[in-house]
This record gives sequence, structure tokens and C-alpha cells, in this order.
Amino acid sequence: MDFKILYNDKHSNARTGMITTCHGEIPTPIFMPVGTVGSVKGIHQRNLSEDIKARIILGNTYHLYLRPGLDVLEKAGGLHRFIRWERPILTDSGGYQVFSLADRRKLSEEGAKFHSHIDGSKHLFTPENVVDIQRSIGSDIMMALDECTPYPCEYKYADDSLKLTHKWLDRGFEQYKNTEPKYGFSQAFFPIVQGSVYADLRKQSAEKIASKGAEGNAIGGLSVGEPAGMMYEMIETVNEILPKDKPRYLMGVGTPANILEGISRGIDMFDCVMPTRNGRNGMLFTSQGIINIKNEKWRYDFSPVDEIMTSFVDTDYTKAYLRHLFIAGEMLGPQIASIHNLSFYLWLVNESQKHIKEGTFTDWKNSMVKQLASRL
RNA sequence: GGGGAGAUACCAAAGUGGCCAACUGGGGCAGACUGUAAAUCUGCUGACGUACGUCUUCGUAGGUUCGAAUCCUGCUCUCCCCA
Repeated sequence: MDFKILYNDKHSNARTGMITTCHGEIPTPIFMPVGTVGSVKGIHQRNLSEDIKARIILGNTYHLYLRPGLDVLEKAGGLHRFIRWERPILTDSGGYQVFSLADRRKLSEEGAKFHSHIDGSKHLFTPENVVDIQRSIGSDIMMALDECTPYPCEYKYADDSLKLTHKWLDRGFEQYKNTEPKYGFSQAFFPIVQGSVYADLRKQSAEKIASKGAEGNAIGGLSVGEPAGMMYEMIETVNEILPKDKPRYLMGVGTPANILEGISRGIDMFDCVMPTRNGRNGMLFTSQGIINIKNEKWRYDFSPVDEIMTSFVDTDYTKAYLRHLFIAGEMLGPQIASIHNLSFYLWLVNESQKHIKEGTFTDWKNSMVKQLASRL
């Protein structure tokens, strides 16, 4: 994997660049749609590549390991072939499931023991086997096993957790260096900064992560309930330390405003379930602000979902029709909403790239942030 | 014409003397969702008030009772069976 910065913004830490992988190029800053179990929920791969123009998508180690299982993925020739997606894939390690399935797992030095949410069976994830699993999946970017701490989180817990995440990182990185890809293309391995909302822990973690010399670095454990301002402070703290010439990935973030604020602080990669999950639940992100398409006020509104029309669904359908689909419980509604939201998110990062190049990013960002948060 | 059953909020449907402004579903209205156990979850849905509450409701008109959606009588309407 290779990363080149093309332009640095003069008024902020934003930058635009290009990641090159064996499955193609990824212009940054970028948003990566989440496809946990080998599917970006409700979206055909064809829509994803041709209409939404996604450059890279996510998969999840925990979910893919449980279903369909590694034997299927290996026989298929890896996840790309299995799901027929030829562009890059990044896999999360299962660290987020350590957080979201907290009542079904037990952590120890060795790793994380899970009770499957599907059939209750017991499984052990270690820093090493999570690398092996991601080798079998064949993702272009693999993530280290970490503990995504909850919020709020006691200092002592965050500190202990961080020590564990760092130990796991050392082991995972060793495993990464000592193993080979299975499908003939290279795979990168990103370590993850933790430390909850404590600046000293974040600094300590960022130094540890930077010392590994990985091809890219991630920031985790944010947007788990803390105020946005706190998240931005942590990003600033961490990005002062993380190498500037490597991509920085802010995991699980976020709202359109979060993404723009992240970009201005030097983040290059984002992923979030929000455009798809909220889209399925009737929430649309538009250039004018947030729409709850189920609201009665759209009943007779025959205008496009978004006036800037970021995808074919905006030109083909009206708000009134989309509202009707949701009210009637038609599955086309969530599909259209997901396509729109993802297109909008991709539009947002594309525009960011453009404004960074043109030197107009900060002003544009500031006006957008206000607009994006308003409720229509 | 004779016999039987029934009328409860937007709809369906519980409730058959006080725990009933009335279970539950649906519908309607609104909210939540951030490395996806989510096409999910939550709240409201007689009126007025933030709330304790107050007022008007269970076809309709009366009555019994300290107290009625619930008991009694008249009326109106609906459905079923027999002729």
C-alpha cells in the first residue's frame, strides 16, 4: 500500500492525497461504506461502484468469521471474489464487537472470548488469529485487535485497557510480519490509538502506535457517546503525534459535520453505519440539512430529496414518493435512502478534496457544518 | 312476521358495579440511531395544563346506586337464523 499527499490546506490540517492498493486507488479524504457481513445493507455492488462510486468498503472480521465462515471465504478465493467487489476492502478486527457485544465477551491478556450472537457458541479472538482470519478474508487493509472502550470510562479502566490494546498490538504486528497474504496481493495492517477521552493516554497511545511504522494508523474509541467537542480535542492531540505521511483513519465516524471537522484536523479515512442504518430508518442527510422522510410535512413535496442531486435516486424520485414508500413499509424506500445517503457522503468527501486543492476548504467547511446540522 | 346476538376512541377489539380516560393490535404523529446482534428501537395518540390534576366520554334518552362502559327501562341502528 502506498500513500501520497497531493495538497495540504493552508488554514487547517486538512490534506488531500491518494492511497494506492492492489485493488486500486483511493483518493483521500474518503468515506468507506460499511458492509459488515459482506454486504452494504440493501445496496447492490453495482450501485455501490457505479452510482455511489464507493472507492473502498468495510467488512467485519467477527461477523464474517461466524458467517459464512473461513472455509467458504477461502474456497471462494477471498472476500473480493465472494462478494464480487473488485475495489479495496478494509476489515475491522472485531474490536468494535468487544465494545458492542460487551455482555457476551470476556477479555484477558490472551484475547477476547465471545459467545456468538447467532448460536451462543464460544470463540476466542487473539491478536494473532485475528490477523490470520483477515488473511483468509483477504482484505486490503487489516485492523489490529483492540478494545474499544465505552463512554464514560474511568481513567483506571482506560489506562488498563490501553495497556492491553498495546500488548495486543505488539503481538498482532508480529503475526502480521510473520505471515503472508493468501491471494497474491498485499495487505496492510493498521494499529489503533485508544485512550478514551484522556489526553495523556491518547498521547501515550499515539506515540506507541507511531513507533510501529505501519502503513496507516487508526484512531478508535471515539464517537461512542462523548460530546463532539471532546472527540475533536482527542483527534487534535493524537494527530500531532501520528506520522503525517501515513493515512489516518478515524474509526466509526460519523455525522457529515463530524467528517468535515475530522478532515480539517488531518483525518484521511472515515467509516460509519450512519448513512445506511439511519437511511433505512428514514433519515436522510442532504446538502440542506437533515430530513426525516417519514414526517408528514413531505407528503405533498414533489421536489428531489436533495437539490444538488448526488445520485440517480435524487433525479428519479421525489420526497413525497420516498415518504410513501417508507409509510407503506416498502423495501425500496430504505434502499433509495441508503443510496442517497452514501452518495451524499461520497459527495461530501469529494467536495472536500476539491476545496482542499483549491485552498477554499475552511470557509466551505464552516458554512457546510452549520447547514448540515439543520433539521428540515 | 318469529327467534337470537350486538352497538366501546380513527379502525379492530378487551373490559360486564369502584383498581377505567378505558388492555391489546393496527393506523396516525414524533423521536433515537456514529469501526451494524438494527429494513430496528422508544414515546405520544379524548380536551386543557410542564406536572399533581381538572373537565367531557363507551349508540341514544331516562332510571337504580355513595359510585355505571358495566345493572334496569324506552328508543334508534346493525348482524345472524327461521318463515
